[in-house]
Amino acid sequence: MGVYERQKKEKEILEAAIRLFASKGYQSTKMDEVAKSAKMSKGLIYFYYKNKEDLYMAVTKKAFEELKDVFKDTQKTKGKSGIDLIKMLIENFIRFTENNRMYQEAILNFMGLMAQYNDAEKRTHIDPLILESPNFTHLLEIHHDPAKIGIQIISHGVRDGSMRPDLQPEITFYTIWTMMIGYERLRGPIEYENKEIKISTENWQNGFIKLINDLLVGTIQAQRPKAVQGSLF
Amino acid sequence: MGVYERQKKEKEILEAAIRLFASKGYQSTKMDEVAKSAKMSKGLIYFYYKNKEDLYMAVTKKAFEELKDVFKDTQKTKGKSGIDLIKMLIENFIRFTENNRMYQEAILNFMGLMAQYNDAEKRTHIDPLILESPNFTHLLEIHHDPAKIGIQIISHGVRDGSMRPDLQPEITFYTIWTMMIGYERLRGPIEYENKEIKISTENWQNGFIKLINDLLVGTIQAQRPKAVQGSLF
Amino acid sequence: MGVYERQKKEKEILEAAIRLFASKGYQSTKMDEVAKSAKMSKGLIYFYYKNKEDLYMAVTKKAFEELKDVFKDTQKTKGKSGIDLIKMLIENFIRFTENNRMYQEAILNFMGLMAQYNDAEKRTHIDPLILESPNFTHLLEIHHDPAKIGIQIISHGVRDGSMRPDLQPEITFYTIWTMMIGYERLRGPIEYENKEIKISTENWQNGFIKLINDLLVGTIQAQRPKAVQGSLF
Amino acid sequence: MGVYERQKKEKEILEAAIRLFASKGYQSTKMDEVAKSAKMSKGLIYFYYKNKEDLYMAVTKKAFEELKDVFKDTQKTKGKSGIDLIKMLIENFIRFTENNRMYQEAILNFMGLMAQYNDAEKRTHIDPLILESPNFTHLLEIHHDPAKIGIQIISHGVRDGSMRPDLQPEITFYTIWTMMIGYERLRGPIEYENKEIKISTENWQNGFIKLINDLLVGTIQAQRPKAVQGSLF
DNA sequence: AATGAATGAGTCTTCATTCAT
DNA sequence: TATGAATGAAGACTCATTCAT
Repeated sequence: MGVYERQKKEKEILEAAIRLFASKGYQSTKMDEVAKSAKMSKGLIYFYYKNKEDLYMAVTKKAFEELKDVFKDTQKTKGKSGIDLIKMLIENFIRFTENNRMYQEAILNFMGLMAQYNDAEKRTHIDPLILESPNFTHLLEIHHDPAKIGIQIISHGVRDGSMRPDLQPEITFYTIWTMMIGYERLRGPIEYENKEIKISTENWQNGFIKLINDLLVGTIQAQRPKAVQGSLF
Repeated sequence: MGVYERQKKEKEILEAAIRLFASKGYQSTKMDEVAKSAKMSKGLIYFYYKNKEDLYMAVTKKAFEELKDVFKDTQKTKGKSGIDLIKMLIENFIRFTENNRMYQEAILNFMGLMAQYNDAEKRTHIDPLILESPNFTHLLEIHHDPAKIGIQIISHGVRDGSMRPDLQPEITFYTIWTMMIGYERLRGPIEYENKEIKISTENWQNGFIKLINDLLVGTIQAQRPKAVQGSLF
Repeated sequence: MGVYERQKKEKEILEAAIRLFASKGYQSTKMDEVAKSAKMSKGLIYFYYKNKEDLYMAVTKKAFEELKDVFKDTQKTKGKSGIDLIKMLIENFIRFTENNRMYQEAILNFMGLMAQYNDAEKRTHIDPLILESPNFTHLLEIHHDPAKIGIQIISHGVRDGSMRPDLQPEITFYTIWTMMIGYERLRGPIEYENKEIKISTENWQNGFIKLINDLLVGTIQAQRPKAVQGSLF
Repeated sequence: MGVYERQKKEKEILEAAIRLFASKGYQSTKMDEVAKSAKMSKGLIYFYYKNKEDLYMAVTKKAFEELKDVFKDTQKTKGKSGIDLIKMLIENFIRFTENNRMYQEAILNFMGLMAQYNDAEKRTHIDPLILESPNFTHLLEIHHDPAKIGIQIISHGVRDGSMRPDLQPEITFYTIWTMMIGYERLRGPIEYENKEIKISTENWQNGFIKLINDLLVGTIQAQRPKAVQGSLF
């Protein structure tokens, strides 16, 4: 059996896993179901993936790879200023999370894992199956790739004059990244019917992007008492 | 047994649960351990909480209540402009998540749940134990309270002139909220050692708050070619 | 539930395990069967014993305890010389193994385990579940008890003049111990029908004990050429 | 493929199996590992051996064959009296078990199997794969060969006057055989550090052989009260 | 002859939950 | 109220064996 067929099988498993994790969550999907959904025997799943955690890490890796593609594709767009690229990026990212709600879940989970991983004491509480997962190890290497591209886009925006010249690319991008990450999680609360203040999804998205635009491009400063202005900085 | 004693017991269970969920996560903490840590029998835990999910929802409720306190306490601070209150809020929130990493986890989880809950089709995939949990029902009612206060603070800032007059309070606060939520998750990736670009935690936090300040207060607009400026809006 | 009831349950499980291990062997008996045979749920088995290995070690411990009783009871017999006690011991031991073929299996297995345990390099190949078993740890402490009594009996026999005065108790007992251990294993080959030389079980046992008697009491030395005699010692 | 190549392959598998069974035990070695260690595919293992049990029986057969060689080689030694041959045999056997701890394990296991096999009722509990194994069938035919030679050596010893004239060769050899078998198992307990009475391995082996010598050659009888002497025989 | 991907029955173990006391 | 022994369904994972190529 050639490498090609093997990769195809692996991909089929991965797709089945994503399908199930997306609709029922990690805990609720059983390896039996993954096998059935991938039209294979359970044993074969374990032939390609060490265990359930490893399979989840493979899914997470795919999430980061596709995320990187979103960043890369945006960056490669011709004839756009930096600010426009960032706005495109945000729109593409929102579409990405809408199409693959599961991916966002996996990405958030991995980031939480990273926080534990960085803390020597908490690292010991991480499931050993995760730490031993080859896919987790690989993730450690690549999880920063999207951010690297994001930082480049900001730099580009500063250089081409479409963004404020005083922006520090790293901190600025991470701030934007913060917003992108938080955006998906806010869908639930924002769409919830029984609350007093309602915003249409459309207004919310447009307003959100507008504010990012303001942040990066700059606005006319508010008129306010000198005493208060800039009190912290 | 009086109401007081009952509430005390309930609180002891809750605190034990928080302690354990914080250090090992929901899945890894066993009801046995909660009982042991709360110095009670397992049976008693089930007297006070319907089941494990209900206990988790109680923890989540506590998280939202304490979060609301953070918002409320900030709002009540005397003699501060709106912008300063928001900056205080962010600092207080960061401290809150640092002290109770578990709470942030619970909040994120609940928000994810809400997204499913709002989608009629996906709602059926939510564990029935959650839907039946009295604490979950209560959460639906109160989860919006912190945001309500946040929106008030922004309104206040616009009114007192410490923020740009053109800000829409709801959308603006949700955008800030987005950042606060994302901020905690980014700790992991930002603190990770083996990546190329490193930022000190301190610089990152200061830069982050500075940008929020810029966003809300406004800045001098960047000089850039008319053709590009505002191309999307 | 009192300590007494708990111990009774534990005993019931142990007895069921012995019954099954005896008739089908360790590998072939399933925890499900043990539970069924002990008329309990599977979970309860795991409440009393850490895992299957631990249960097996508990059985082994019981084997050594009962073995010690055999030694002790023999030793306590009144009005017997050392040589007669040893012969009684052997007969009692043979009866013991006949009644509990499983026990001999467990004892042999434990002795094999000990050999691995003493070799630092091989110890790593022992199943961790065994090393962590509380019953295994206890076994390490008690497995030598029967031998200690055996050595006392030999000493006694030398002192009372019923055995050769030049016997070293330790080495002599271990040699006898060697024979007792080997005796059970030889049943199979000796009883096998299709071999040329046949000995009746009775003759074999009597002859075996007679030789041990000769060894311990002494016999008239064989007449043989000086050159050969004692060539090695 | 010629017969020669076929036998070579078979031998390679056998050697790999012995290597692995020796270091990890039967249960813990996987057919996958055997294949890898023998540098063949798993399928080929099954071409040469019906199943794992059959492979183990093949190993056991080899153990008995090599054991027979030990007996045969000893017997063929020129210019030695019977007693010296037996002492040589024991030393050679000890060396044999030291070099191939696995063989002793296999031999003990087979003997246990024989005991079950001889008991019509217990025979049904033997794994059918064993009963169907061609190697097991062959073992039934040959397992007695070493004992046959042992008996001849004793007969020889009696005849040449180096052993007591009243020894019955069969029973005597089986008794010696009993000791040889038990000797290996006692290593573990004897080498165990934490027990009170310690014997050096060297003293133990020498003492052990000395006693066998005494048994076979005879010694001056112990002085003891007539009443007690020979009370059982 | 030879390969190694594929199978799936089989098992240990876990743990939320219950309930007799 | 309070206990903790008892339950048993559920699920991850293993691995001897097969068979298409």
